[in-house]
Amino acid sequence: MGKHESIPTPAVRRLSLYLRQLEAFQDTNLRTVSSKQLGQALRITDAQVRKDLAYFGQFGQPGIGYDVDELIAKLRHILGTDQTWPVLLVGAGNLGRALLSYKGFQSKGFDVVAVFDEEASLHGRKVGENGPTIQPMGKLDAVVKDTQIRLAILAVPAIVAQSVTDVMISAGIKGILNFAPVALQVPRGVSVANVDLAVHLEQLSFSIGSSDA
Amino acid sequence: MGKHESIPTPAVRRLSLYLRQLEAFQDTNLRTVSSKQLGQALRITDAQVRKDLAYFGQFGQPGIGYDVDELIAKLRHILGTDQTWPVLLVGAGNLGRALLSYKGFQSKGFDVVAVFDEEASLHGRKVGENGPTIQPMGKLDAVVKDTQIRLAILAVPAIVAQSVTDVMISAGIKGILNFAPVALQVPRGVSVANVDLAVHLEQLSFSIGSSDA
DNA sequence: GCTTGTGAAGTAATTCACAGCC
DNA sequence: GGCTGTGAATTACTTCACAAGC
Repeated sequence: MGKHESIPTPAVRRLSLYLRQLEAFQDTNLRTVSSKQLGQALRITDAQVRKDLAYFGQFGQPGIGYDVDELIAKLRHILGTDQTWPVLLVGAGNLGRALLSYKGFQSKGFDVVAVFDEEASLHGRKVGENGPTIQPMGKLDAVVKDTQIRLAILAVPAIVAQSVTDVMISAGIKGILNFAPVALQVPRGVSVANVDLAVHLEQLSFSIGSSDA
Repeated sequence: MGKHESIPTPAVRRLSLYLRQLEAFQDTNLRTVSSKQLGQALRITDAQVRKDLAYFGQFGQPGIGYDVDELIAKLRHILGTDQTWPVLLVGAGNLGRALLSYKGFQSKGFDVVAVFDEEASLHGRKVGENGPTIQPMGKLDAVVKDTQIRLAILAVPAIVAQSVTDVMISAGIKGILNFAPVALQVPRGVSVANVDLAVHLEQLSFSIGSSDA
């Protein structure tokens, strides 16, 4: 377990950004990239880029830079997205359905294979053209245990977020992408990533507000 | 301008979390809260809570703690959400429409008053029951200048994200909540908050992957 | 020439610990 | 007893600067 203890959390977050930018460079047929180029595109210093990558290995060549294809492969391996992760979605409301139709997941190594919702009228419906069928919450535990899904997207109202979380965790979920504006309480060994839209807007409001009247 | 120079960015982010948690405490009719209580709910040390709040003033009373209602009011004022911000939405695809129907914005001080999309077949349509009408991109500049909107939500495909951003900025937008997985290039004075769903899932994938095989 | 990888230096953020107040 | 606010200490992160390699 935990062989990444000494790696700064911000460095791991930037790894995803590097990967995203490298994929963009790849689309323009760039073969090789320097830490300076990568940094300029992302508004990060070149030293930062090199240090971040160096936490995970020696990927570059002095005088040349980094091979784009190779670095993409390495980063995907580090992040664990060189394989496809089956993902669970709980909550098939507006947000949940929008997330399902979001193309980005598939290409990045995530595949929503099961959808659950409390609302009985939705059960049995397919989401999208050949998407998964919406199932009742009661089935969640069995499905997770059967299929070994470890990642979940939580798109339910705040009031039920914690109780749904408890069910998911007892079923074996280890990582939760949480869209509910609540601080989920989870045991050690379970990771949560929060996406709170209001929080982001508040940050912008603060930034703008502090630059003038 | 900029009287917040010395305040750590992470502290401002946590301000939003404190506000969210305080609103939850308010719903349970709690009158007063200590830094310890607030911290435990959010998995933050009590010292951190006190230090963060102290950047902005002296809101607590020794021996008692913080008055919930009062602290909520103060935080809203600091974040600039004691008034309602008119917000622009560009991109009325699945994600854009889901965001529009998201109830959270309204109650947190944000009001989507205008929606733009490139797709001609959408123009003139209303989003939701009595939501705003989708307008062509060509109208964006005039609307922003007329209405003084300064916040925008960007929910368009990655390929057009930068060009739309340029248009918005020249119209006067100062803050962008960006859902496109690209690093937007913006001039000084414009703030960007990125919500990249794949990035968050990658972080979870990394966390899970590093805890065992 | 240009570039990486990295120890050393510097900066930023967090936690400690306690005086002062309720 | 409990609690805040804050300087001091600590830890974490970033940038510098340069030896070594292309």
